[in-house]
Amino acid sequence: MTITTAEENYLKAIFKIAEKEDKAVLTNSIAAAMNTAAASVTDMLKRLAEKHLIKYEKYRGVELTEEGNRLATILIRKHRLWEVFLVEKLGFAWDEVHDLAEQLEHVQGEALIDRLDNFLGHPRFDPHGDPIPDAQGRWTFRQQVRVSLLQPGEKGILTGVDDHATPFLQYLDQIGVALGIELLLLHRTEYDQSVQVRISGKTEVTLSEKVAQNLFVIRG
Amino acid sequence: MTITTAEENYLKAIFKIAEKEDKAVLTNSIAAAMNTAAASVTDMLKRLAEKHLIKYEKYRGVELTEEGNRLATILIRKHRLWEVFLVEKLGFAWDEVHDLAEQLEHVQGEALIDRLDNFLGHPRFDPHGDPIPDAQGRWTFRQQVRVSLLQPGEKGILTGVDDHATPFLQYLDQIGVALGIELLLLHRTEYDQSVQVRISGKTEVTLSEKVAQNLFVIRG
DNA sequence: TAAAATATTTAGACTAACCTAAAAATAATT
DNA sequence: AATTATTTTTAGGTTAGTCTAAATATTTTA
Ligand SMILES: [Mn+2]
Ligand SMILES: [Mn+2]
Ligand SMILES: [Mn+2]
Ligand SMILES: [Mn+2]
Repeated sequence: MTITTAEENYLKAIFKIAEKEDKAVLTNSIAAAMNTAAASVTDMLKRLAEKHLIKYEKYRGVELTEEGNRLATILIRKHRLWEVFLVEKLGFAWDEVHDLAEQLEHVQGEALIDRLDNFLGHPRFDPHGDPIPDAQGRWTFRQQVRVSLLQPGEKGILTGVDDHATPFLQYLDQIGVALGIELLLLHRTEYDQSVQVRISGKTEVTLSEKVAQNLFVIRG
Repeated sequence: MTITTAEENYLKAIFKIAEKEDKAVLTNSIAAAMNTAAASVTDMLKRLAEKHLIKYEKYRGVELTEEGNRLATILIRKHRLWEVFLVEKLGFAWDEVHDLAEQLEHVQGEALIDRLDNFLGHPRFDPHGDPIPDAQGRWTFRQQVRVSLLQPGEKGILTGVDDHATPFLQYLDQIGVALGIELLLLHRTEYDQSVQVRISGKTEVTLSEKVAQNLFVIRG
């Protein structure tokens, strides 16, 4: 029972949607995430159910089975490990690696990913701060919070970004915001919920509410 | 004008067949190399001709165009660079890397392969001794000869293998034959053309004619 | 709770990449 | 040169993965 690239991508999409909202995953959410027609999704859901990778009830949405979950987790592990490789070893910027990792994640070979993991020193987070499940599929959790929820006077270390799109990441580069920096929230403007922050005790910048909502920090 | 994985594989097969025999490449040779029905090859040849990647004359065989040659060369470059990565960085054995490289060679992204090349230090040969074309598609040639052609008393440095199959490579490992070793031809048995060789001034082994034909050395 | 709006599935079609069997072209042999 | 053998192409079919348009089911709203 071999699994195709398209099937893998659907499993990953379902996993990620289920991660956010905890109801059953609906056809249209998948279609939106995959940029395909809803009819194509229905087709694929039938195939995945056939292979026992999802539990599918017509009109009611889907859920990953144990095996579907396992495969999706492996795929995410591969994607994120390749992203680490591209940034740490090949010197790509964090906004350049996603599309390459989308391809690399589908390369088959168990030994490959474990050796890569070893070569990289078993990283637990990818270049965007997302956790990398280990070889047994176990996740590392962190208690992070959006910058938009910090109170004036509170500090945090930047540990992740919610939006992975190139323009956002390049904007962050431009204003000196990168993973690992310390953010001190100086002031919030009531009118538009924008915030003034100090970066690593040095420069000060103003972040719109939208930006602040897309940055994760660990408090303190 | 996008190119598919299947198309890339056909271009590479055509390139490699043309490399050996210098007549036009015939449908059946491609079918044999690709393990497909001749009818499937004909289908693909039409598509490749449509895209101006080959010159195709019905019943007469095919030839790569300038562009087809360029793409095949890039594909071989990618395959061999990935093989170097797998062996040098991830610690795979030389008999384990081909199938992985078959997948990795199809990952799209110009920057990727040039960065990988740089990361690896611009290697000119892959783990099997095959030349890696540079970013401009230029090849490094070496004056190598099969061990089966050495005269008794002649020495050579092992620079390549003609057969890349796992059992052959593992056999070489077992008898202590690896790229870079010095081979001194001690004696040839007329009856079966097998040869007695000394490896790097130390051990002596007997190689069958078949094995000797699959080993390339640079004389001296 | 019936009508309207929305979400989902079905029906029917398309393309790439394969296949087998039959037809046609080319090459080899008498 | 005619027959036979081999090679190649054509004809017709399959599967995965996509699409649009139409039908149907579910949810929302009046
Ligand atoms: Mn990514
Ligand atoms: Mn990432
Ligand atoms: Mn290879
Ligand atoms: Mn090789």
